[in-house]
Amino acid sequence: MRSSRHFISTVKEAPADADLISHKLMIRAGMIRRLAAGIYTWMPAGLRVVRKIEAIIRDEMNRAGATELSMPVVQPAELWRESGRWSAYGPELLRFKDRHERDFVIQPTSEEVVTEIARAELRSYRRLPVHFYQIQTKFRDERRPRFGVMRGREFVMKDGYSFHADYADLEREYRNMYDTYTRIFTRLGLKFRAVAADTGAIGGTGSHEFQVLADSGEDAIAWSDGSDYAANLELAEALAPAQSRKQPAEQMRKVATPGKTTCEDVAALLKLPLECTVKAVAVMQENTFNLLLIRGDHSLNEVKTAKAIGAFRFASEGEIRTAMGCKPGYLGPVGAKPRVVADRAVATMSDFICGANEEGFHLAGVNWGRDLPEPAVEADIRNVVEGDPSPDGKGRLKIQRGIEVGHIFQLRTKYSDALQATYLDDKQQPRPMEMGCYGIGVTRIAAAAIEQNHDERGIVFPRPIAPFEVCLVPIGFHKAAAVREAAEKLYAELQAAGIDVLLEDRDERPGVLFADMDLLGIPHRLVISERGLAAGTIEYKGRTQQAADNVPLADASTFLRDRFASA
RNA sequence: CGGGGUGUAGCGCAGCCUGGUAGCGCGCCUGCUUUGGGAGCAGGAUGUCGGGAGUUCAAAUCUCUCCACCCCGACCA
Repeated sequence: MRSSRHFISTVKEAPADADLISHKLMIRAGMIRRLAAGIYTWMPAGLRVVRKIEAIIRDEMNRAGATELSMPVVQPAELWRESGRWSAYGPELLRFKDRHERDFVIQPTSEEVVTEIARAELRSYRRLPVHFYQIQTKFRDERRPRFGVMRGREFVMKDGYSFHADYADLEREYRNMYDTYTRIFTRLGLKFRAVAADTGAIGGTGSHEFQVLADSGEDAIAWSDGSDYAANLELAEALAPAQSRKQPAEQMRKVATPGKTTCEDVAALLKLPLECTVKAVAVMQENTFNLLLIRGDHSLNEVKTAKAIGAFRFASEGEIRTAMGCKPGYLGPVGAKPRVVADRAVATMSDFICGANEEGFHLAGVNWGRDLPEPAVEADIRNVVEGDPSPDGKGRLKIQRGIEVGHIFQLRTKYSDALQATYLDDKQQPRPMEMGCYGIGVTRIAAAAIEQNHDERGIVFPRPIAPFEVCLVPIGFHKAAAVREAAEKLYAELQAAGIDVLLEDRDERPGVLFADMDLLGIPHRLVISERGLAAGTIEYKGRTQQAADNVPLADASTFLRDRFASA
């Protein structure tokens, strides 16, 4: 490709509304253009990246035995009513009517359609297993789209769905996909981690997420330094403290804490460690008020809490006043009428500090069993913190941020039951198909790769997904015939060698060309100049290298091949 | 959905408080010079000031209203 024909459209200044580095760089590099909230055009440079990601995914999916098809973006509502998702999905599902007033949706995923195909096509156990996948546009009407294509409303996803005669075969395919995803993300050149995940709204049992590691990631993942345990923070279990509760050493006393509504403030005022304080979180279940107790230095894990006590929401200030007779900031379990749910860590505390249910006062030296009844419920409802013991008993937990780019689920028979997708077994008995589903956020990967790989000059793409593998930059292409001829010759040679090369033939100053190539993240650069030609050499520089190396002109393509092997 | 904010040239912004008919930087066009890390000089083009209504002799500026977008939170994956 020649840059003069490729429509390079870089800009120096990033739009003010982009606050994620990948979003800024994608706009500056001219990869994407925003059309509406969460909706982007993929410009030529960006589309090349997306296509390369798709090609790797497609190659590995085919190798793994999956087969590609393409299902409609627009889907009739009947199927969604049949599966129950028409009412279950909520406003994130984009719905509309056609000219006949019939309801349709834009697919956010395609379980319904693929299951409809399966129930029609897969009548016999002899045809199982089957794994269909597609790489295609999805739409989810996010309440708050942000971070460019990282969390856009329209995006491209690879979604695969497998159908099996029994659970053992689903488990086999699930492991197959775990390994396939590991190969895909490795080939994409990304640093990632597979973690156990919550199954969320899609349902099902087993589930793993593939997280690209980046400090700006929206997810937190916990992993053990002493085993292969890794889980989304939402799921990671906090073990009960090893030591049992100590004997009370203090008498309960009321202390004045005017204006101190947070555990941090109270601990600072009393000059005591934050770990001695207990915070009370007020939540409602239907119309029942609950008081959740978390140690002052811990934070509430909403997913684990919902699993422990059922669905809940945070109480309003009015509800808190009605139930506790006190404003938030001074709540505590002593003398409280509502149900008290204590985190495991809180249940083993003694001589702790909590709110006095009276504005401006806290209680210190509080002890279970003496000053208040034992908690009604004791459960794991906090987020793990770094240094907690690993739930598998081996090692301690570390916490890292990640960007979810892949997710695999065992759906079991959730959709095959709802849509009556059955097959006949060898005894002619109808049985529901076991299903798995497997997603990869294609467009999100482009952003995640940038989030993980960039520097002050721009993007640093891994070679497998860079818009071009190499750029060939002639100095004086439009002035010096010798440079032009040598550049054209080398360009043809590299193309013939199957190398994805961009010839920088724009009539711009060298500084502009270098800056654009760096911004676009092209990993390898060759420079042809009159002074090099005189010595029979060209310059090579890797994107992250500081200085260039001289290479004999004749060896250019073999030299590049060697470099490719390592990057 | 709750709270906060922004909308002025392709992009980034000033002007608004205190009303007087629109400006800066980047980019773009022309010419000359320059040519190994986003060039210099000179000249030039580009605006429904988000839409509508109102107040006023006069509105980018004040008022009302609608729209779009952004940030924080909640929600969701």
